[in-house]
Amino acid sequence: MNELSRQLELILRGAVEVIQQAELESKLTRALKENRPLRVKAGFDPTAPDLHLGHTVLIHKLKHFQELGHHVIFLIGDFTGMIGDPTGQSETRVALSKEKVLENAKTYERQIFKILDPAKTLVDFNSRWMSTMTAEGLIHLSAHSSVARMLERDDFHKRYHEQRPISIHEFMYPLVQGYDSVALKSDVELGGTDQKFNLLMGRELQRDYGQEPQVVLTMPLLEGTDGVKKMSKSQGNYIALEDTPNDMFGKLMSISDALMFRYYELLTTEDMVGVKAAHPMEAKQSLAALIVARYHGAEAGRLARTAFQQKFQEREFPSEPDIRVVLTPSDLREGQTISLIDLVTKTKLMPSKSEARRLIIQGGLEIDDQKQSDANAMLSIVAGRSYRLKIGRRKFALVELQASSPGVS
RNA sequence: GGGCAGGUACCCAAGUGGCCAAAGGGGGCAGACUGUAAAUCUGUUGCCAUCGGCUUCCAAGGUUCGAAUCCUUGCCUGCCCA
Repeated sequence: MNELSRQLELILRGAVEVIQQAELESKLTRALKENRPLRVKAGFDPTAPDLHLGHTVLIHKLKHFQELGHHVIFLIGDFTGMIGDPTGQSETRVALSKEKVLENAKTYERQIFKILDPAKTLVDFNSRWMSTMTAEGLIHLSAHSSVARMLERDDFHKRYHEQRPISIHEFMYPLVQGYDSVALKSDVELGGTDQKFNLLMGRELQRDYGQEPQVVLTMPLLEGTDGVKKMSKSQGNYIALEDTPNDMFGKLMSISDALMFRYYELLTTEDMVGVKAAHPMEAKQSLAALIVARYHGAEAGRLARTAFQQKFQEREFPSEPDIRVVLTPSDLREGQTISLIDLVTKTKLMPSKSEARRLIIQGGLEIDDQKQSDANAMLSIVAGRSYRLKIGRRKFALVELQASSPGVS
């Protein structure tokens, strides 16, 4: 197998679509011949420095290019961030301060460099060229597209026909993203399948600005933990790279079996035949341990697995509860008792007293393995003893009374 | 600039003077079940509370014994006409 096909194979692994494959091949051929690496760009939003597993699909693809010796540009769309990607529901975003953007960039770096090689990654910002563009320049840029063309875009089309608002400035998003490709002279741009329109805009603009158009490579969108919608922070169905090992493990364990296979496919290089042959729960634990290990280290992966088994499989009290609460005598009525509702509320694991009450009535509270279902009950608290609260399915708290002697100890 | 239709709880959406803390669905939470789940079934889902009380239906005023519901003004959204 020659170098070209070796590169193609890795690049196309897992990809949904390449536009155009022939162009990719000729770009690669030329890159090899002239020893001039391709410039590969992927854009990210500056407002969400919490990368999650969904983003890693793309970052891993960048990694592939990097391994093949190409130049990887991690573009932070701090300028476009003011617009807010109109993909899906959107709100106009407030422009972030320069300091904030740089801070977010630092966070990005900390996260992506768990995958990418820092020495070979260029992190750039589109405000670098956009913030100096004049109004005239912007008008010129917008003249390169038309309203009809914009309305071809699926979500604009839908919003238009559903009589939902579309602001003019939202049209700038694809234009600016496309112009980024011009500014960066990019050879390839990666994006999720939902980015296709924006990615293609880059090709059109490059052509208009006299450049060879970039190749567009779309990657699948990773479904979130609900298994249906794409993983995103706003949907709350995400697993963040910086989730604690236990959270990460727990979230991975709560996905459906079908989704587990999907994650294996897109997030690991495990052999799928072996995965399918394994016991589903074992396979799921292995997946969770694998991913936790990747972002937190091997040791953390093992510990998270043990903690999970303790907490859920054996339904034991975990070695480290979600929260420890120290009560003071003033929390207690007559210095000795506290209502169950107040006790649960003290842990802050329930948002309101009403919810705490409901939980207790529904049998969701255990204290020291004893189910407590009387919402009005009082509990006598003895100093020097700790109480283990199991609140709902998966929350644990350890409560004790503050040692009363202020003098000693 | 003119005309019309809308803005209800986390989301969608019913309600058009008292029986409305507000139907229904989604989502969430809890229980049962299980291989952790998912699916399913059951319950629950403004806040505080023992009865009961308190604050909600874009915002501000007004009418009324009483308003999510009627009126006025404003703000926001969509459509049509200019």
